[in-house]
Amino acid sequence: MAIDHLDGRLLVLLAKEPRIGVLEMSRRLGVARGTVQARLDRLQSNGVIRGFGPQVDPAALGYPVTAFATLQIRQGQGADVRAHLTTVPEVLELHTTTGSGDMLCRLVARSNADLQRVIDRVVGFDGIVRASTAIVMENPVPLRIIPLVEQAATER
Amino acid sequence: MAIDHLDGRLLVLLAKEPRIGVLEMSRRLGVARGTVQARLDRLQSNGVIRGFGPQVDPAALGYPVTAFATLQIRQGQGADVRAHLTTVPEVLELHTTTGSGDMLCRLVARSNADLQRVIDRVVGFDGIVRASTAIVMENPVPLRIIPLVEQAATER
DNA sequence: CTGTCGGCTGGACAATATGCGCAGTGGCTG
DNA sequence: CAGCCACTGCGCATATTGTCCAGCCGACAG
Repeated sequence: MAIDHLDGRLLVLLAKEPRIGVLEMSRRLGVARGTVQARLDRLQSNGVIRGFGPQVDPAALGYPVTAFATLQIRQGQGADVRAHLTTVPEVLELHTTTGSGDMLCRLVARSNADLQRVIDRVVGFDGIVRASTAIVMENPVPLRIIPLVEQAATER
Repeated sequence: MAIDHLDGRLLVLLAKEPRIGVLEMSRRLGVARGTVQARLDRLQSNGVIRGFGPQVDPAALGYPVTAFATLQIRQGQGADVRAHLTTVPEVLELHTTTGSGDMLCRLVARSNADLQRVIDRVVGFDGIVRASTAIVMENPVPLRIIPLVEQAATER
């Protein structure tokens, strides 16, 4: 849970060149291989590093349209709505937020026209009272974590 | 850009057990190692696989609070706002969306109180007219891609 | 029908990385 | 001052990688 400077450098290095092995990392960071291995193990069991899954680009898969939908949920239907949305592959992410029964979800679609189909499928469920959708035009800051890691590593 | 069934299985396997090597994958998938290597190379140069960066959990880093902020931007100030938000480490993601000068950004903070500081820093910039923030309470569907990959692989 | 082509197989090779263990060192703490 | 912990530097057996190759097969154009 506590991240020191070496952990920070390790994470940044790992983010920039994910394919390099433990040995190469130890060389770059100027520490022993065992240290890097131990740090990595610790970061993973800490949960700081959740995994190394491939980052797949939905656009390259044929889903270039991204949108965010705010859903208003009927009281007490939360669990059902969750289960429903889980079954929709185009729902990439779902959050419940403050506010009266609100949820926020990230959607992708094959085209703007296809987005209509996705939205229909999403809101075609009893517990959802209302939905408002915002289509993403640009993504000036793609999901990133490095600046935060650097801040967390420096702040101690 | 076209994903066939083997690609799909490869991506799913890779997502589930990211640490396994090419050789092990070829064994699991029942194909030759060269095939797996070729497919992987293709997926990467296609851009379908963007990378293998570590998935870092902000909560484990000491930032357990997530929020989404909708920002209303003054006409023509978009570029400046983007540049401003890029400098804030707690801004993990930024999108421009349909609507008059709207942006949506994902924030993290050390606590609800700390969120106030982050928001102040975010909106403490000239081009931002108004901001409305929704704090995330639960995350029933964490960012996922596998269902979409499976659909893309099946659909052909 | 026939030739060409791309993708897959199964195998080989040297080079490299991994998992694992161990002794020694230095700093911190009770 | 002793104990503890993290780090170093080393070695070893094993596994994996990168990179070749020849051969097979199905798709496709002529």
